[in-house]
Amino acid sequence: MTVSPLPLAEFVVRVDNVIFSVDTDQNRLLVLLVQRQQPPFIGYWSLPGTLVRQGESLEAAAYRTLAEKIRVSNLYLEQLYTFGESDRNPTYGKRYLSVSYFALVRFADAELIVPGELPVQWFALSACPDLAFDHSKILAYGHRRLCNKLEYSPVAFDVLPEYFTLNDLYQFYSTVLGANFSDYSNFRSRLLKLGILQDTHQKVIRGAGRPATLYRFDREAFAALKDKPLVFV
Amino acid sequence: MTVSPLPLAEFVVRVDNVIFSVDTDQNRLLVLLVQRQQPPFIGYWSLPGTLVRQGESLEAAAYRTLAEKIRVSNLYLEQLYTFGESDRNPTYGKRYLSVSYFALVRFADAELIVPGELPVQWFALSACPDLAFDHSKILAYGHRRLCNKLEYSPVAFDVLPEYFTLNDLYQFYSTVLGANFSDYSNFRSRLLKLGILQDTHQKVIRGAGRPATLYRFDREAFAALKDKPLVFV
DNA sequence: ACAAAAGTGTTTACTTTACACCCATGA
DNA sequence: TCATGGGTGTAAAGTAAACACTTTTGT
Repeated sequence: MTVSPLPLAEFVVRVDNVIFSVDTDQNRLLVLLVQRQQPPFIGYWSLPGTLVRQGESLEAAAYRTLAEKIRVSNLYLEQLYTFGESDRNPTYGKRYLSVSYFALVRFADAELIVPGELPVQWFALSACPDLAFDHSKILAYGHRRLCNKLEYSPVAFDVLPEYFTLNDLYQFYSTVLGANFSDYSNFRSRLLKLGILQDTHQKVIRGAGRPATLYRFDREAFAALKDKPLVFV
Repeated sequence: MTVSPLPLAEFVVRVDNVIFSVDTDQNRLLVLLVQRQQPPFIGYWSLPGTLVRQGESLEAAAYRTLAEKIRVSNLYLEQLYTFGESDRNPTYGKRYLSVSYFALVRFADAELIVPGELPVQWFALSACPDLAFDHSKILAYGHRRLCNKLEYSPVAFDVLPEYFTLNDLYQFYSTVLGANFSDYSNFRSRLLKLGILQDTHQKVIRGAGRPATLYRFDREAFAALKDKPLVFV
């Protein structure tokens, strides 16, 4: 850690969250956006973000931003990427660094906190406007990560209800990855063969048709397979 | 970007590089370390890093650190992860944020710049000491990334000479992933079937044995397959 | 002629894909 | 009894792993 002879940059660090959710009823992948009330980019939609406070870890700042916008019981959160602009911000006279986080929340119990002044809203990813700053780039990056994660990691179970049918799981995957990502019956057999789903022997009836079996994610069985690469798609 | 009522943290941002190289002659995966001359952790080895200067992008800082330690003609560089301590550093009175970068350089032409005071050295990953700060954690993270990258992305070609034999490529993979990562003949057929290697029809003789064909990476052919997932192992 | 390294081919087991078909329920 | 969604099975194609074998060079 040599002391540099040239002046160091002083930074204010932002955390910006790409918060996804899946509305399986309407088959839509959603992203949470807030509308800016101040310049620059006034009126534009942007990712929910915040400035990191004294004594606050990056992850804590990410959780705080999330908690300011929605109440959720279950979620998956991980760091995405750090974007650094090289020129100083005129307002603060300092440089901004944006550490982005990627979150996936359960739609059914994601209750939006809509304060008077700051519009917060789910957007279908397919109908998403141009965002402020470089947030469209961050969003695209987050979407790629989400698709990849689904293939080899059990994030879906962090966000599905505790008990779910194989069709619920399939709908979830279809909505994120697009239809034709896989044949339903092959998806079934693949997932069941992994041995990470517990059959509860309970059935659920939803309208017409044969009752579906309820499964739950078996965390112990999954932990035992931690080193083996899993393929969900 | 709401102005927060609570005091914001002021940051000094470091860039720390996990710089890997592969010595295919000795079958060793190497990482570049520097020995600390100041407290804390005086005498400990650490990842080469630097503080980000005014007007300097994160990536530029990563390249600068690299260029201060080694001269290379070819390399692969990407951002790894951002580690943020939540408590302020006593020396600077500010918080540190460490944005880590992951680099892979060609060993043959990585010429170490050894200044008088600051020892810089390649370490075999298998014989790597405990590092200063949380750098062992960062290194482990970088190693995992390297192994994953090799499986689905053509980083090896950024770091192999322009013309190489299939055995060179195999040695490279073996050294990083460990022997028994794959049978040589199966590796050959898999790589050739991808269609991203150009046969130059030139042969090279290295000691005894049948001359080997020289190949080169076919960037156009690879670009055409960009959307299809490739498997190198 | 033999060792060494490059390169080819083959056998076997497994996965993936596409699709046909049966099952259990409500209307 | 038929529509609807749940669930099983299977044939064909493709991939992976192990390994035997051939080819071309230096010594």
